[in-house]
Amino acid sequence: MTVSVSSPAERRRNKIRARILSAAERVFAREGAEGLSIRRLAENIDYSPAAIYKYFKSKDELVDELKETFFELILENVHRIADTSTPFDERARDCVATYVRIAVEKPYHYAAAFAGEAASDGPAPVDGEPGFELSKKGQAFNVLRGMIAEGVENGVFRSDIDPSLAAKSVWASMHGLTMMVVHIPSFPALKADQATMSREDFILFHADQVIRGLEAHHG
Amino acid sequence: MTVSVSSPAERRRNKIRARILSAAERVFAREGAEGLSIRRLAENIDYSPAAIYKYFKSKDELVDELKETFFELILENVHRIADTSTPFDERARDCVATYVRIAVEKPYHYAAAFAGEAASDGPAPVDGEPGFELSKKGQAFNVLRGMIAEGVENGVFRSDIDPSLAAKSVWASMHGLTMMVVHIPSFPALKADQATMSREDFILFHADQVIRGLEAHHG
DNA sequence: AACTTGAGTGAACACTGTTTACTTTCTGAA
DNA sequence: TTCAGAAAGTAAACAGTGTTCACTCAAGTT
Repeated sequence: MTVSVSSPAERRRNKIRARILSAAERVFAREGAEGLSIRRLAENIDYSPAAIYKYFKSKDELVDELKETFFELILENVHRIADTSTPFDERARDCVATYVRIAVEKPYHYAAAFAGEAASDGPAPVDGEPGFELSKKGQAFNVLRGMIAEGVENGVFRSDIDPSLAAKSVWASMHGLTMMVVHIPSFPALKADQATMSREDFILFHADQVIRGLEAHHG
Repeated sequence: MTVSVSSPAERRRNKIRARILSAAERVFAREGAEGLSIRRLAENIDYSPAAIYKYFKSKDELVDELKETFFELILENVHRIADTSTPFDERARDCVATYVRIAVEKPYHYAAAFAGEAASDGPAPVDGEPGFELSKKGQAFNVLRGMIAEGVENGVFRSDIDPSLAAKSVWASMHGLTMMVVHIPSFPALKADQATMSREDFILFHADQVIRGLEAHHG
């Protein structure tokens, strides 16, 4: 009876799997899902196209793993900031900015992570459905909801706000900003007769705007 | 000398073009760009695949026309509401709801209209660049900016708001909501232990939230 | 030593968008 | 009315795509 939890064969297999994913990652980051072809990928790692299918059921499954890993990256970063002890406002804005910044660095990953949803995964797990809490996206959502709940408790946000509902609204706003920044290259260029606003400044303006919508009062 | 601005040949040509577009529209609405293949399309209208290329330079160009037509539809509807004399708040919320509702009815159109951007059109025209004012998307944006400017003048919105900047932020928020509603089928399902919120109600909540961010004060 | 399992492959299947060379059909002018 | 030229339409091919099948060969197990 073999006691080792991972046999040499298994370890070898995982290594090759990782090599495939890593090669796929490089291509995907530069050219997206369309640019990533099984044949090109196979050539890159000196395998036959059919060999890929010994490690992944389909191209979609392969790409899904890239997306998952990407959302892990976002989650790690956002979580780290959310757990900071800096002032609430600062933390909130930092989370938004980080979320968007990482997405901008890997536009194809971000777009694919949302676009492929309905097609590949079937109905995506949403808050309240089983599986959502555990998915990376679900965890990111929970961080967001937690922060909003904190704001409500602190009296910074309106007391009639349902954190779960508000989190969805805020996420939608963040998602929209991200998508625009991600695939409108010159976004947010302003009229020529006005001062040009940097992307970072625009993100902060947007974040401010979103948070303002939650606030109990301001002046 | 032929005076008719459109010769019989021309009219015939336009008719066939329209027939192609109409057949493409049907398929695209149900299955999106991936599901729409030149070969299937050609078969539908009893032509050879190559014939399509006598009417459209490429599949991308064909799809671009579907997207343009779609945005015309949105623009018409939003414009009609924006020009109403109903109270400002009501109008604003109606515009948002209409925008999202139409997008939800044609999810593939909406997603493609934004996703294909960077790839097909080159850098998309954004506010301030030549060509933007005239594009359907540009016109929709102008309607939005106009409404915000009106709100600022009326004192409903903060006076330090730049309508052009705010319009981008608001559009991003709307876009995000739309994208989520469009391709997360069960969005915005809530936790099982809470009352389920209808899509329409969520859209209104989100619109409220966005507009609240612009308001001078509230209580 | 025999048997099973898994890795890896070449060739094929069923598609895709697009182009080329070719025929047919229509049209506008001499 | 004839006739050149343009436009409409096509079959076949090119260069891709994801995926599967039948097969070989080596490693591990009994």
